[in-house]
Amino acid sequence: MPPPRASALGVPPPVRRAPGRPREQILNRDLIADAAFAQIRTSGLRGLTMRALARRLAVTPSALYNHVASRDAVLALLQERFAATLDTTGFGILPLRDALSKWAWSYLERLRERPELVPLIVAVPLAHTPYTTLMYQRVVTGFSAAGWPDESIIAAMSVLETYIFGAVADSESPDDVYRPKDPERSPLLARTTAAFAATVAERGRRPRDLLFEIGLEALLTGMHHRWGSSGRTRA
Amino acid sequence: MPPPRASALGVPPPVRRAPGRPREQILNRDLIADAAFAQIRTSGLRGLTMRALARRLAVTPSALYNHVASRDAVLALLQERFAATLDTTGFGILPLRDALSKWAWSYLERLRERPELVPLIVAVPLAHTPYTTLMYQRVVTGFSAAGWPDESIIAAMSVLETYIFGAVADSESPDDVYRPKDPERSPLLARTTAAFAATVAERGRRPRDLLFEIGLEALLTGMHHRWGSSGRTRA
DNA sequence: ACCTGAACACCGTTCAAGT
DNA sequence: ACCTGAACACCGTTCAAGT
Repeated sequence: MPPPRASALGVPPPVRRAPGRPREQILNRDLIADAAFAQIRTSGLRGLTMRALARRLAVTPSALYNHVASRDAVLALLQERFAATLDTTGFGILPLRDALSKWAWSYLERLRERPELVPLIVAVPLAHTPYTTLMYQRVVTGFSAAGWPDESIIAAMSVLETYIFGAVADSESPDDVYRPKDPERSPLLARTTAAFAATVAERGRRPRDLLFEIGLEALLTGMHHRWGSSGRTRA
Repeated sequence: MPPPRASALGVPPPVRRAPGRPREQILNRDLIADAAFAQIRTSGLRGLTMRALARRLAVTPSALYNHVASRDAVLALLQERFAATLDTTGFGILPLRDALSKWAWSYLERLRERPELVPLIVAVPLAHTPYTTLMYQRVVTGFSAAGWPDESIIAAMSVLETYIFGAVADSESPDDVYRPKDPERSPLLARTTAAFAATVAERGRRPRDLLFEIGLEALLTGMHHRWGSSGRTRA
């Protein structure tokens, strides 16, 4: 597959501009971040190239380097803005399990809107971005206030995050991946997929939402069982 | 970050060969697949370029196109070989929980070796590939023989798979993503990351392996709790 | 049929020149 | 200080030429 051709659709006509410092500044980090989100939305992480970003902003690629150090710095900028959209309002107010559920569902929903950010979130070291650190601090404080032992907390949070990443990956999957093409040759697979479909219909949920909930509750129950925290203590 | 420089380390010296059809055929799809696996192992998916692949095979890049249609076709070739490598030998022999653990660990390990296959595995309907249907049938039969109710089995298997996909995504993440850059400003985050690191050291495990085990056990415990299966019955 | 080598259209990043 | 434009070292893919 050849690389996608540059398309002028939706891109403003290139502004011919004389070299040298412009009278009014054209770029700033906010404009770059907005354009990067737009670019990643239409073309994916692979399509977020410095040249494409520059085209979208009607500047030359090298102009970007006056505001960001590298392409990786652009990715960090996006990650920072993503972390700020997660719902941590439950911690300190609701019981831990409810606060975690609120956080996890918002995390899933935000990532489902932008699944292309998963590789980004996973790849960029969070510790270097201030807002992201703050977000994790809130979650960890929630666990700690609910009485979970120190050595359990990072593991519990990390496992939840792992599960969320997997659920996002699954979001792009069709609903009936397991249904056999030939039911007669795989009767048990046919029967269990039908039974699950019946449960889904009965509850009136979207299959992947029901699955997410089942896994989330199983994880919280299982980890509570392991570490002996109540999971119902106020965070 | 500039792109990695081409390195001649481990690459055989280029064979000067006259143009035109060689007397003996040099390439075939098996050789290409083997070289692609080797390349991906040493340099990651990003490092699996057609040029690098060609260098490894001591041919020019364009020679590859006599045997594969595109770079994507190379990835599909790798995916074909994946399905047959998962360990389902525990089902019907070991207790369900052990059989599942064996399957899940092999799944994780195979995908960690080739994480670029995750999007393909998720997107491509499994029912169309012969090995994969057989593989899922074995897993489902294991649950059923252990007494799990029909409506629980697809959900349980799906949630496990979701968690595995997430764990694979995390495999590319650095180990210390949560450690704050400034411990004084995030004392609880500093304390809990240290406590987790201590647990890891004490058990002598790799951090992500310990995390995977914790989540896997939590999921199985939690789902067992929900559906009341023993999880210890022979599969 | 199956290889080489040149070519085309990309990519991230650097840097001198210009205002 | 902040832009342009040329340059460097990459990339996937195509295709005429050669045996």
